[in-house]
Amino acid sequence: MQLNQATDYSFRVILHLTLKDTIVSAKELAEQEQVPMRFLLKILGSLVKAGILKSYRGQEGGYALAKDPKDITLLDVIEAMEGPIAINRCLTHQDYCSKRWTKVCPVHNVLGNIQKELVDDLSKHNFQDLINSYRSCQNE
Amino acid sequence: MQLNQATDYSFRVILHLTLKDTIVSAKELAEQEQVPMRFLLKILGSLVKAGILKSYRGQEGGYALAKDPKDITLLDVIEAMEGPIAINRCLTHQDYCSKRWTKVCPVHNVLGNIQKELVDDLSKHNFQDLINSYRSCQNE
DNA sequence: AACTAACTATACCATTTGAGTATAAATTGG
DNA sequence: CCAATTTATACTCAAATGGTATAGTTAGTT
Repeated sequence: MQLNQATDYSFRVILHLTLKDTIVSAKELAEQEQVPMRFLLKILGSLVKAGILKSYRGQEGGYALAKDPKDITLLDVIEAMEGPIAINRCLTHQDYCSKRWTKVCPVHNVLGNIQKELVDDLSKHNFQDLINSYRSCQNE
Repeated sequence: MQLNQATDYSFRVILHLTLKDTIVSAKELAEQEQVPMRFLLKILGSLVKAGILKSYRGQEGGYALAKDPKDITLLDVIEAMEGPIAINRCLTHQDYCSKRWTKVCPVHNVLGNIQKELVDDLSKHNFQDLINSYRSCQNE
């Protein structure tokens, strides 16, 4: 019931890129966000594949957001790093449901609703909003 | 971002005990809820230690709820099996927060709120309600 | 065209966690 | 005392997590 270390690192990276709003090298990201270089590269690869970041090769290359930060939600990042959210196996895999979805299971139903709310919450927050609240906080 | 198998088994066990409302042997629970016997015993031990179940030794022994099903919530069971919920490490362990909680981190704050809602949802559902909705469902 | 700073892909490894097993001991009712 | 049951501890095996290593490919600069 916990997000990966890699997912947490992803949050930091995307915040960093949102603030800078330019191409940033993996080296700078690794140093400033305190992520092991090699591990970071792997994470960046996943984010590129998911269409959240774009990579630029060669000298002066690096990474930048692939789209407007307003269109990147917490849910997007989590699913890019960990696949679809499923708070209980029974919600996605019949094999793990003792009732095989044949009879109504009260826990199954309630967990399904709770998960829906969680996913909803996560998709409501995009990185533009996060940065805005960050800035207004710093100005106080 | 997923509950343990053991937690899911716990749900089944508690539903079973709520429906029966008597002492039930580990053997019956294992067979009817399709949980490996030895593994079930370990789980039952945790639930007893957490004060959710009571155990009865000797012949005709077994397990029963330690309190009214109205006072057992989904959250209680999850925390008994997995410890306190923390959707991100940074929420509980400073070491995992790149900002060491010194500056305000926008992700930290939002995740904290989302977690609070999740915990709230989970604690709102108790097993009496679950059973009631189950029964009304079956009568249709 | 060569050089070099960057990204890319694949494979590898160590540690932790998850899921389940095994053994033996303690308890209770009859 | 016996048998059915719970309790405690320790073990095993596989998968996931977190991170490394190697060997490339790309593209701007000279």
